[in-house]
Amino acid sequence: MQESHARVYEAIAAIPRGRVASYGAIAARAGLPGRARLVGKLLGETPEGMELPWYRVLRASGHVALPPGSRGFREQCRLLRAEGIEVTNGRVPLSRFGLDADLDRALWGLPP
DNA sequence: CAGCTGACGGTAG
DNA sequence: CCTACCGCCAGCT
Repeated sequence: MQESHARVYEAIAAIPRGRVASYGAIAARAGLPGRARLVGKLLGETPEGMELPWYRVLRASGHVALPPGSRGFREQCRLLRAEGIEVTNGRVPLSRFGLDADLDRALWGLPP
């Protein structure tokens, strides 16, 4: 387990219930700007049982990243809806469920 | 050491 | 909305 990987997991674990964040935002929060792909890779290797809100991580567009129709895709939509997040056609309206600048700052102490 | 490979992101058409 | 490209770079082969 690499230090950078651990920070990615921490960033994901910090996403509040009922909200979502993009791969890029997680990477940035983990001190790895521009490494969104690394975040995706890690989640791909994440064991089923691991306690981590992996399903709260979406593409910057609000779309679920997994292949539409795949098992993981359906599971992610289910988990998101289970905590009140609206998912239509594999997409979540970030305008309402995404972490905005204010919440982002309050949660992670980022500069204004 | 030289490629390959992404649960990505942004732009252009 | 969709496809096509290109930039990205740690981690694997």
